[in-house]
Amino acid sequence: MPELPEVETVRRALERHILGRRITSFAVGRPAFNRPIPRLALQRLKGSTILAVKRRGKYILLRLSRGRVLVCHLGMSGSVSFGRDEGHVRFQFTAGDRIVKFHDPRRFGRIDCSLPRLGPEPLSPAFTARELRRALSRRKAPIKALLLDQRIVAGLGNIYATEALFKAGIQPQRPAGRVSPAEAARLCAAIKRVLRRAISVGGTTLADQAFRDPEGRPGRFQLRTSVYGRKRGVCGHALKATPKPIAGRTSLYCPICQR
DNA sequence: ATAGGCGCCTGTAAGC
DNA sequence: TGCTTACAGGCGCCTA
Repeated sequence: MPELPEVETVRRALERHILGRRITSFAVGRPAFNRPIPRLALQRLKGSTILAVKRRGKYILLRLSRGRVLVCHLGMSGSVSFGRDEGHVRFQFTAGDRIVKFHDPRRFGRIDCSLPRLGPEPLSPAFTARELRRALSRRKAPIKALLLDQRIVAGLGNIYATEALFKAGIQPQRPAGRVSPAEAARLCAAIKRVLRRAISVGGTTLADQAFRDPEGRPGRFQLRTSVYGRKRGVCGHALKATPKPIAGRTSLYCPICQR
């Protein structure tokens, strides 16, 4: 499930390899399960030059010449490769001597020309403890549900929300409105720290999703999680799962370190 | 406005 | 060993 660090890893590789190149061909593969392929819009990208490779939350944005934009979400299982064959191809294009393939085996990915409404970028200065606290105030949903809500903060999924809550010492099921200002400050800092560390090691590659960067390398953050994917936390305590999943996700936490 | 639940997919792993 | 079943989750949509 590519989350912000994995998407950022992909973005950086794309930036290194295709920035400034011209898209000379564009081909569409299998469709998403629930929406038609915007064939015409995609065909119009042909001939455009890639002016910038950006990221917003879990979305990759290609800014192209002639005012065109390509927005792409990797979904649960999407990946990008430079011409390697990795099964189902959603679309591919040629940029200079690079063939860029967007793989999407489970078809949860999205291709579009615009972004949905998203909360602040967690690594930007705009994402502060104060802002976070404001977004959580008076909300009754579990804190983790709000961290997973892309309108509150953009880019967290189950792995990094779980990790950040552990670092901040907050139980995932705590009603968001009952997070104190001090805790919000810890949480904000923990989110930034966890994301930066994960980016620095190329994201997380789990057995069942096999995330690879466009050059085929796995991430290494799975070796450094405190909670996610473990039976015992780094703290040494046995981890517990919340009785009910939160926002549809299994939620592990340390009952001793998180309150 | 908010919160919770469901469905969409399919690769992997656990279970019989 | 080979089959079946459960599970994983991001997001959009639905309902109360």
